[in-house]
Amino acid sequence: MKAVELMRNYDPKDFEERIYSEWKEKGEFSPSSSDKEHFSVVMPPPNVTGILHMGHALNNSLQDIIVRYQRMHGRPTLWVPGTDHAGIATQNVVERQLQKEGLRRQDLGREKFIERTWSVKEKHHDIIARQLEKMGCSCDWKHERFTMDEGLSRAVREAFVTLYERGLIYKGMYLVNYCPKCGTALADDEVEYENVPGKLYDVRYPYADGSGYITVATTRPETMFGDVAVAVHPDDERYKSVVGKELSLPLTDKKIPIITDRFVDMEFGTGMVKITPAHDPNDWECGKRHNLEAINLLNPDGTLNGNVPEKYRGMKAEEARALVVEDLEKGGYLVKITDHAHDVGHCYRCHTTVEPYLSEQWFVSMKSLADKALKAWKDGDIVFYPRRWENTYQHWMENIRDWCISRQLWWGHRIPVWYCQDCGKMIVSRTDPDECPECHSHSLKQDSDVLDTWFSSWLWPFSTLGWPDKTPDLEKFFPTNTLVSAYDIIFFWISRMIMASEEFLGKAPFRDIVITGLVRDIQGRKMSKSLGNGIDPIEVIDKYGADAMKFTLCYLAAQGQDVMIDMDSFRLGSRFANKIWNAARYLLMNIEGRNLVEIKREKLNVMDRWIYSRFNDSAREIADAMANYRFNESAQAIYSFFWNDFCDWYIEASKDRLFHGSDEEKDLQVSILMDILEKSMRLMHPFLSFITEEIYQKLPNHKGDVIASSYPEYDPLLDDKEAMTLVSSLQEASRVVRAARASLQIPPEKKLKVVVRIGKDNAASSFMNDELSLLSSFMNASEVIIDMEGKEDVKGALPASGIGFEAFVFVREAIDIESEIKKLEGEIEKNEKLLEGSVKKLSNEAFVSHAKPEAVEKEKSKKAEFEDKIEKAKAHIELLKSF
RNA sequence: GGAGGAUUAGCUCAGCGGGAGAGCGCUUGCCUUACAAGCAAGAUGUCACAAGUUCAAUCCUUGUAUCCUCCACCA
Repeated sequence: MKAVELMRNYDPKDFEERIYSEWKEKGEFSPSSSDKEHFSVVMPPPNVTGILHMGHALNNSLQDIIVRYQRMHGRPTLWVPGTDHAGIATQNVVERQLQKEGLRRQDLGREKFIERTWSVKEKHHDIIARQLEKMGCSCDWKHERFTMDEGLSRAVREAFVTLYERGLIYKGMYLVNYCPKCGTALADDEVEYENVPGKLYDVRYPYADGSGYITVATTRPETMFGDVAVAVHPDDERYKSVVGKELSLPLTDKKIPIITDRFVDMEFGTGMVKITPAHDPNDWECGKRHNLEAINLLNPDGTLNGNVPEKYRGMKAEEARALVVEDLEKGGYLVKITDHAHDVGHCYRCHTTVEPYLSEQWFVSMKSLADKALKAWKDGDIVFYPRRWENTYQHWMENIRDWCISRQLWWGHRIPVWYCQDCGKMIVSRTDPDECPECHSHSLKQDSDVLDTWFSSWLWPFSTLGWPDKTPDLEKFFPTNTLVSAYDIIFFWISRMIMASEEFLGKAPFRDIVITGLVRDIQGRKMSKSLGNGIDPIEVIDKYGADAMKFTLCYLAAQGQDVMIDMDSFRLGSRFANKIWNAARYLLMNIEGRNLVEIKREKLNVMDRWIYSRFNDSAREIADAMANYRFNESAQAIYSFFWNDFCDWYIEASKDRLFHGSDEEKDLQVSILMDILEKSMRLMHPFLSFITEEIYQKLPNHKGDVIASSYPEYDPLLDDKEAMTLVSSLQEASRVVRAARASLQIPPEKKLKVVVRIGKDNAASSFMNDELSLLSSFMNASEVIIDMEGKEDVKGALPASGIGFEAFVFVREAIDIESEIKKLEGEIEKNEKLLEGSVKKLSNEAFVSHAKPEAVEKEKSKKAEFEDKIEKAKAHIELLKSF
């Protein structure tokens, strides 16, 4: 064989891009036609708003590892990539763009606006796809989907209409969370609560008959125009007598009653609550119980409407509040203002304060869906990794609330509902109707709202495979096997996918749900755009390579723990990749003129058997870890096998036979090295995909591409306990001698005689006796004697003991003990004098109190240094005297 | 108010009933026929605190403390 030119240094830029396109061209990412059991994963679709962040990198790295691992097990494997249209988020991006041009979306009109959004989508999509490719994701691009694709849009309509037909979708006036900035309703879980300092205003409401007043507490005095009652707790003795009396609402001439309701907390404030059904969820519920009117005070843009006195109309809530408070004070109604921190809802997209807003919206009735999803979990159809997330899942499912799915946006799936302009008939249809079934009018108008983004994402595991059609893909790859996602979208997405799958296909969409941690910065903060603390995966790849990134993330991704990283963290993976590169380079350099021979078990020596056994062990560890999605354990197994066992011990041990053996021995040695290297590339490929492919291609014994090769399986026949024990004894002996040398700082060029006293009954004794030259090189010894009879003269040698043996290192040859001791004594003397001076200085009050603090500190550290040197020298002398 | 997580070496974190570990950093010595992005040796810890279970506890139970996350509520 000829040596392989791999002389250049490790630089992922030399091959990562090239290899990716080769894989892609060869169709390696498409499922094979093997008749083994299918394996499929759907990629959580990134939003087309932005570029991928570190969280995506983590997610997709883990998916890639799983997918490559399964593919190498011969299963027809499909990983479906795609993107999400991300309604609000994307619309916001485009609106911000327009804003810069001084335009509003209304200036463009719906059609033009959507056109423009599509082009933004295209642009971001291309960036995202490019990023996934750079990461090395082995997803099947032929199966790529977008949530607003034609096919997926059809799935959305099918889902909507089906649910409607099953009576699970309804429309009505409800109090919903409303973002005035985005101009749309939000689902409950799209609201983020934040504790903010605010004020609590105590306001007097006089009795209508002028017989005095009561006091209510409120954080939002400006909503008082929507008050329809004041409530007290029915058991509240203080107010029993006033229940039923009428109050006169300040600043208006409105009369409202005092009622009782159990939701009132007697302890809070005065125990009296004003009821404003249109602007508070509790009041809304209370209002329904008492049949009270809900008076909406807001326009869709968040300003006050015609239901408030004229002077406040058109004002924003905050402005109006200030003015109302002022007016209340003037009228003598304001009792006091106290500081009051409370949680205020904000839009999860634009962070504007969310208003409870009375409006007509579409809802999905969730109870029956949740029951099925809960049953799927109880039946064991889905399993969370780690298990603890099942509590969260269960809790959410058991406390499910109806899902507001309409959004007053333009970007998204139009609600498939039409209204006849002539007879008012509502038409819910899978296809666009062109005439009213009732009056045959052609004047139909589609509902102007779009659906919540998650209404398309919750269909993702099957809509991407062709549903509602019964496609071969759906047949083969549904249900999918594993879903990898972060915990922050368990409610938004994971739970709903399970509900949709159960509802529409009667099956869970996947069995294993792998919940990853969140990627945080080194201070533990969530990476975010606004903090500017994010790390761009592409920068990481440019600096360290995709392999380094994937391996590092995998190594750090312990069972759902958050991962804290900075740019430097990726050096871990980078150094490992470099190590692999150099090991391969070295081995390939030394195959010149050698032949690959058959590796017969009986020809293997103990070291060979050991490395095979260790390799086998690692394969088992990885299989165990992967079966439980313990990625960090797999990564560690690989790391320690390749670096610590293969490089540090086996390759080093092989040098003797490789450089000094017979031709036959050399051929065997090279063959074994190539065999282990080839197996290692396969073992490591899911975790370090590019470098293993690059090296694999250059191996004399490779077959095809490593991506399409088979994964090394654990083979109990290769287990070799004997070799493991023997080699660990040899390693132990080597370490003991190395440590002894190091403690005396004997330079490497001084080679010393070593006697290893080890009983005949110890199994390692004859093995070591057979491997004298190996031991010599590990111990850097001139001569190694294995003393089984205990007869060797070890006088004057430095003893170093290990488990089951003693080693004696003849250091006399390397050092002159007498003069060494003298030298050390001289050093002690010198340092003692220095120490004395130092101590004197430091005990001098004047010095300590007057000298610069730095000088005192410096003196103190000098003193410590002298003491340390003396101590060390003394110990050194003791050591020398001891032999 | 409910649920969950964290607390182990200077830093970031694995581990989890019988040996306290990794990477980085640090100290010392080495350019030893791949790798200084390396090799070899080394130091560093009442495994948060307290009680209990056990022959045995970093690991199990209970409680305490500190930090974090999620859910619900807050007039």
